[in-house]
Amino acid sequence: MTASRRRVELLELAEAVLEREGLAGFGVGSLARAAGVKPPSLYKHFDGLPDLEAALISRGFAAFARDIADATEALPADAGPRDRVAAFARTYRSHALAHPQLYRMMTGGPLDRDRLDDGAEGSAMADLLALFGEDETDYATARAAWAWAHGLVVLEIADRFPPGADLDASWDVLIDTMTARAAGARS
Amino acid sequence: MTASRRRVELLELAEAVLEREGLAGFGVGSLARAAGVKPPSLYKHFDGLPDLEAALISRGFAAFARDIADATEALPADAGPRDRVAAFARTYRSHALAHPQLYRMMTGGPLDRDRLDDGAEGSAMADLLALFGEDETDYATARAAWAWAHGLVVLEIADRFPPGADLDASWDVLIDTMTARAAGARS
DNA sequence: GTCTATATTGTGATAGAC
DNA sequence: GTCTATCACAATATAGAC
Repeated sequence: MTASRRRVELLELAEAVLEREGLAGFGVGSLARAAGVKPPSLYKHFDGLPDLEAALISRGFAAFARDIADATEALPADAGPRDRVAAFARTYRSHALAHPQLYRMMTGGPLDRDRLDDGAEGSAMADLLALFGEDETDYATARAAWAWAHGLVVLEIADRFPPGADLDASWDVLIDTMTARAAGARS
Repeated sequence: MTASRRRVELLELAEAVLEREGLAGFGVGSLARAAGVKPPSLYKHFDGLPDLEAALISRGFAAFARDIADATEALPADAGPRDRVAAFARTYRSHALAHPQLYRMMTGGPLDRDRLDDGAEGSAMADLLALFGEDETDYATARAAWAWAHGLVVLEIADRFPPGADLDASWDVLIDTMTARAAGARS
């Protein structure tokens, strides 16, 4: 499917609809309603719901990677492991919570990697690998760190923590703990 | 709703249906189909879908707590922090992966705590608190550890790790790392 | 405890005219 | 690029008979 101007326009609208209606309420019908158009019209711009979702997920990866890269570049040149881990963790959390329904769409099921833009998944994970080492053996650490951030984020989005839980404090546990695991950890 | 014999029978069937059809495909209709009964009949035994789900979640908490408690009790009396953390982590993972759809139902959205059996949520978390300390200030660590295990489990259930990822190695990172955080950690 | 009948609402998708 | 018309389903739930 070509990335026509109209398609991009609809994708931007779709992001807003997704966050407003929630992942369960999102679909061809809700997007058509928001666009002031009948559902069949959308099939001229998307191959169907899976194509629409893949396009949103690809855009989501790009936006995520941009946010993380910006936060990394904003660090002072002499930033230590703790600052770098903290910057990653805080940016991960705030970006995910700013787009919770898209985040759920991106992480709630298997990736349809054939439909995604090339490099979309990889670019979002690049800074994580830079933090914990690019060696084959360090991947397990990077994936463990990712899963930790994901667990905290997804439980917060689902409102599954006990009422009154101090989530900032739990994120500090992650930051403190993973600092010692960061590549070239010293401070 | 009373816990009649028929209701318990239907709940046992519902667990099997849930795992077979998946969370998205589970509902009054699929349970009725499996029971060889028409959907309206089920409304004599359940107040509706939310009541049915709450009953499944309550049972899920009880089964989870039983598994964790069994693993804890099976430890030798002189078990150190690492053994205790490892036992918790491995039991958490294997129990969740044995009932992946029920696990998603239990953790994917806010708990309807009014509908749950008393103490259901608390009993499942008791051993986690015992591991990291019962002090108010230790709760953040216990919740962080829970979120970490949850993140690893939920990404594995969703088949969201890159193909070929060594998940055992990532769980070892969790165990190694959280051992130092366990209450009275020494080894 | 189960049934029929019904209400209400929803979904994704296609053919073909304009 | 949008439309009407239509298909083929699916869902939760209630009333009232048996």
